[in-house]
Amino acid sequence: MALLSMEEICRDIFRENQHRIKIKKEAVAVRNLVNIFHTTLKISNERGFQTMSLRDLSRVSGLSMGALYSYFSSKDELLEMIQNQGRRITLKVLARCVDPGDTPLIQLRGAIRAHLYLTEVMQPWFYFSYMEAKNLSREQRKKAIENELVTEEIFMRILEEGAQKGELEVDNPPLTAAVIKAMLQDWYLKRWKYSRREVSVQAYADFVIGFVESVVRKNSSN
Amino acid sequence: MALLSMEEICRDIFRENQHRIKIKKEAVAVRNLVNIFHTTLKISNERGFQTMSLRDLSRVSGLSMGALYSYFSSKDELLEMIQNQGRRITLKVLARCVDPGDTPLIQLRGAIRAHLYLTEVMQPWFYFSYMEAKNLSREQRKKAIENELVTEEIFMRILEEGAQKGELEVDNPPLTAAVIKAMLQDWYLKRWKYSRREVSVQAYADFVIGFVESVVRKNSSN
DNA sequence: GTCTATAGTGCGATAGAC
DNA sequence: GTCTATCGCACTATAGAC
Repeated sequence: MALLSMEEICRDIFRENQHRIKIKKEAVAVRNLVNIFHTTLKISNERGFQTMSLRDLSRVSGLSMGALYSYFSSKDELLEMIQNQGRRITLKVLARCVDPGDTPLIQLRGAIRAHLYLTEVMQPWFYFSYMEAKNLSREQRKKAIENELVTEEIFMRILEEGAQKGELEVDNPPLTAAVIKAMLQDWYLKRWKYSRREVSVQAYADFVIGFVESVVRKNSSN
Repeated sequence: MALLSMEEICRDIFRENQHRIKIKKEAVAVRNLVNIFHTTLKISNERGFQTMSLRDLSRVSGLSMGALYSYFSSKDELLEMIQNQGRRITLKVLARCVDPGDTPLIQLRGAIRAHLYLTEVMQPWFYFSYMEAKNLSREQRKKAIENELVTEEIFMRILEEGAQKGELEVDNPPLTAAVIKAMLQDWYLKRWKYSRREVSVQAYADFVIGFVESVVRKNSSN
């Protein structure tokens, strides 16, 4: 999880976008990118990306308009950079956390926990990606939709494998995967609700796992 | 469900907002309100409410800027009118569809179906309310949050009553209600996904009911 | 590499003719 | 009741000083 610090992510973003970022010193660029993304997520998640003017971003981040424009060439490009990075991290982390050698039940638990912990650590990023998806270009929006479906397929494949092996009882893997995804997304979309009720990510993970398992498990043994 | 036609809703809106709507002839006002709300939901659900300019709304609806401003006094007021109405309808329909005389299991099924059918018929409205909530004023946003919680409480009370009567087995009513709500919201938030997969609202309702019941029912009898 | 100043655009909102 | 014309403003984006 240390992998997921804002700074490491911003270093990735810097290296992948070096061609369009005017600043050449990595240390400077990364420091400012951390600031820019952090501030953008903060303002946008309160009032929306479109509502946030670059003057707002400039004022809150302490960077001038001119400085901001050395990191992106338009407000839309800033949106794209954030979205791209969020997508990549999801797929990378989720794929890594599912071990095909494990039993389907263990894989299912691992995937649920990985999804929740990832979105817990990166909550502002995921909330932003979800809420601002419709502001993307057609091409970018297509990628966002694909991403949603790929994540869901990870769950669907685990369920199907479990059903084939006779270890799980799933009568509708696609819909089961869909509602699991819905429960997982609720964690980062309604954070205010869960933190108000003092539900920890561990408690939520345990609950969702228990809930799902009482549907898909054939018996009560471990 | 015929109650929920766009026209009837707009007539309600007209009557409730007669003090601020300049147009006095009901027939004219209702016709234009239907147009305005329909067009606003259409554009906003594709590109966001902030992104939609009133010039866009004017062009697509065929009404001039001047005409639009006889129905609301600011863009924010338009947003509020839509949100208010969506909220009221939810509470009205949901409260009406739960009969306290029924057994908890029947109430649970009824509430799930009512929620899904309501959001099916009014999908653009619900999607809009969800996605644009953060553009609201502090006071309006508070109402939106309350609404979310009230809907959830309807489910929580059914579950608690079921547990008390020994008819259902629910070890965590608040979290169970929360994930039920998450599954129900997925239906209107990810419509594109379900319609692409040709899942009907009946099929989804049956699935969610089956899913939830296999967690909360004590045995397999009806 | 960062700043200030400003060009140019498109917005929300309104006044007044019809 | 609806329109066109227009005001004033805030925005994105850039040019050029430092």
